[in-house]
Amino acid sequence: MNLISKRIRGMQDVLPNESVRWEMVERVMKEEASLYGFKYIRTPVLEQTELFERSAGESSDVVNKEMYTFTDKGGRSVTLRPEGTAGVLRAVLENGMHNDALPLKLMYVTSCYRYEKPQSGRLREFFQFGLEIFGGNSAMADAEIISVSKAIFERLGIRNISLEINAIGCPECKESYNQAVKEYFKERKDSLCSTCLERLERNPLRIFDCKNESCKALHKDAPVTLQYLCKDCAEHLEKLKYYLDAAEIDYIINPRIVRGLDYYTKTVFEFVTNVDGSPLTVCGGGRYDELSKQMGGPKLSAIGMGLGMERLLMVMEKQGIEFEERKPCEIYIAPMGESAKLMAIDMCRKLRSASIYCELDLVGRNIKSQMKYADKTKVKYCIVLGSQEVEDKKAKLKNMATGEEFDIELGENFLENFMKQYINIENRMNLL
RNA sequence: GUGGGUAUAGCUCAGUUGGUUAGAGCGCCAGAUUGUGGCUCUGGAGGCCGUCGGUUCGAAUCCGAUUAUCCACCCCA
Repeated sequence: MNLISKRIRGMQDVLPNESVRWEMVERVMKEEASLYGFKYIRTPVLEQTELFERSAGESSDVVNKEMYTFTDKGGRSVTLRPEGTAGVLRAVLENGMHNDALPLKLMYVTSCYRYEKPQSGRLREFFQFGLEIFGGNSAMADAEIISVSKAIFERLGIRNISLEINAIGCPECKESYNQAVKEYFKERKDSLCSTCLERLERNPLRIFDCKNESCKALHKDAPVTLQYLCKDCAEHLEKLKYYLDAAEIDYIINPRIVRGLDYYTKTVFEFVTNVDGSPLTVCGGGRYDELSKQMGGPKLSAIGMGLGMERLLMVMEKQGIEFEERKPCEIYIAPMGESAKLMAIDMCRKLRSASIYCELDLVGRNIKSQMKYADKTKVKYCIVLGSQEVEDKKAKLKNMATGEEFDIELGENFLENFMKQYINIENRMNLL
């Protein structure tokens, strides 16, 4: 087909076949987070560009080259959100929610946009699920965020997932650590690859992500954040470990976790699984106690997590996790002739008022084709309505799986009679 | 941003050293029983062979460019 317009690069259609999975995963996430008191928040896709420049950090790749930024008709620079946190925090501050009862627990599922070259598990429009706790500066909040995340993965049936945590310190210890790392690699810069040489100036911590052998060899003896933590930050980490133990959550300390966004402080964590033999981060998060002030707000401690829905669904699929099928149509009514159509409309209306999922023929096909359609769409029961049925006010309810037929009344009390009968029939079918 | 693969029907793919009207299976619509699905048989719809240009008497096929897509790197979710 030569359509005048096609899907935009990096954008994806989620078709009904697959949307069942999305609905299921989102439902589980929202239900589970609700058990911890998280409330759903929605914020706009578009924000002023400054919001992300300030929050994500000007050195980050996200801000540097991946943002969908353009000038609107009023001449303002606006950006499609590249991640969820900044907009949520902006909304919290702008609406004065930090003056409500704290801690404030929020959740969201939103589309995010990054102008990158698409590949497997990475699109230009992707959906992020996120949780944030504002106004909880104790490590209890860190432990809680990690607990919900873990509970969600468990409920979704994801296997082989491990928690890695690290502490990157407050701005002071972060800075001294950064210096130490820079020094360390500077002394050994002959062994660094070209990309790492660039990182050395821009963001030395990123060198730890390099997979180049000669760079990797240097990682082992490099300074570790934990040695540079101030008393407060070190204590925070100890507390977190202590609370995680209480929550019976296993973890490993991975001093090499560096998250992509600049705003993190103290705790950072990732949930890592395995796909086709290589590790894959499905969820990441951390504390960002300074971000509120950076954005011109009050001091407001915060911790959050975020995960990419597409990536999560991909992992679930690779792990062979089974999803429930979409609920089938309970009853399909196949009318023949004008009076039968009128009756079918009325019957469907009544059944739906009783929350029964039913459909009727909309294209005027003959009975045979209608039955074919019912079969293909996996309908549970069929009712054929012809002039005889309309006249007698009686019809047959046919079970499509077994072929068994049941007499039903169509008169004045159709719905009441039907409901009673239907429950019996369904019970009988379930016993088979 | 760098490197590699691919592009033919809704889907999965054939298509010979360039040769006339473009193929299969599945799917879709319909008929074979004028009131009953699954099986079978028959028919039909559906293609500017990704796009533009070049070579040639002639291009789905060869060459170039471009776009899209997939994969890896970078980065990240």
